[in-house]
Amino acid sequence: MKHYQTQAALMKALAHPVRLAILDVLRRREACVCHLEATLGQRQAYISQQLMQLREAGLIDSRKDGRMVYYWISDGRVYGLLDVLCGPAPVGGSYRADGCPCPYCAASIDAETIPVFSNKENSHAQR
Amino acid sequence: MKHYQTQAALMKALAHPVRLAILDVLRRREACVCHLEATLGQRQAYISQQLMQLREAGLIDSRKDGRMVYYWISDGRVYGLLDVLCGPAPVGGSYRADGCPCPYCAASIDAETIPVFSNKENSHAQR
DNA sequence: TCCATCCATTCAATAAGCTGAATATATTGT
DNA sequence: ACAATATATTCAGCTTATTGAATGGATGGA
Repeated sequence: MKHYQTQAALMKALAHPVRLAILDVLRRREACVCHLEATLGQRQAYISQQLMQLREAGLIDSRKDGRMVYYWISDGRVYGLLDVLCGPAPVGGSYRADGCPCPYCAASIDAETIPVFSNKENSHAQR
Repeated sequence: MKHYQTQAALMKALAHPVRLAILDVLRRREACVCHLEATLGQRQAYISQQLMQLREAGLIDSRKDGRMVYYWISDGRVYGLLDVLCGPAPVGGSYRADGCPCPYCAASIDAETIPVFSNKENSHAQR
């Protein structure tokens, strides 16, 4: 019999509405905590708690830029799973969040045309 | 903000190694409890407990035939999720289990060439 | 340096999930 | 009717997850 332990751990990390909501945001582009806070309407500490769990599960990674910390999906399986769960991710659009001070939202930058901030390969080609 | 409650419930049902193992068996064809018991090497009562949870989550359905109860996957999303989690399901093969008294295993019937027992549409086209 | 902002961490109370054990139900054959 | 077989259910003890609250740490601007 195979091991389903690792797969179950992946499912467990996704088995939470707020964590799913976070990943559904992150599959469009990387985002800072304040952006998730504004988008999801949840307290900052709570968002951070869920981000920690996602990080411990190896689903996301982060980088620090000034005061902001940007998170993105680092496990390619998440994209496929979200496609089944939520349908395909919308492409394009401004994707702004009111009250979020991050450069993405301040400039209302389109998700596709970002030369400065897009440095991680989000091309769904990871494993 | 969308509801991720139903999707999270689906993930929660999958967030268990034995339940994943059960579904990985069922995605090949329907199976009785004794077949799962023999295949997974788990106690019967334990298998039944997990089957109950999968049924309550709406992922599987069952039919009774004599003393046996056959289970199959009734939520089409499960196939897509298992494809991402475990890779594509193997096709063909005898798929017998030692010690299982069900007709499938007694006759060592191939998963594809079953005229008598295959009555449910397992064509992944639901939902 | 001081303050405001953005994020992370710890703690505690409650809720939920896990699983072994025991037992119940239903069906078939003798 | 009785026994054997296949499956379902309930219960209890234990572990784990959830979430609000409070607080800590780091960064940048004045």
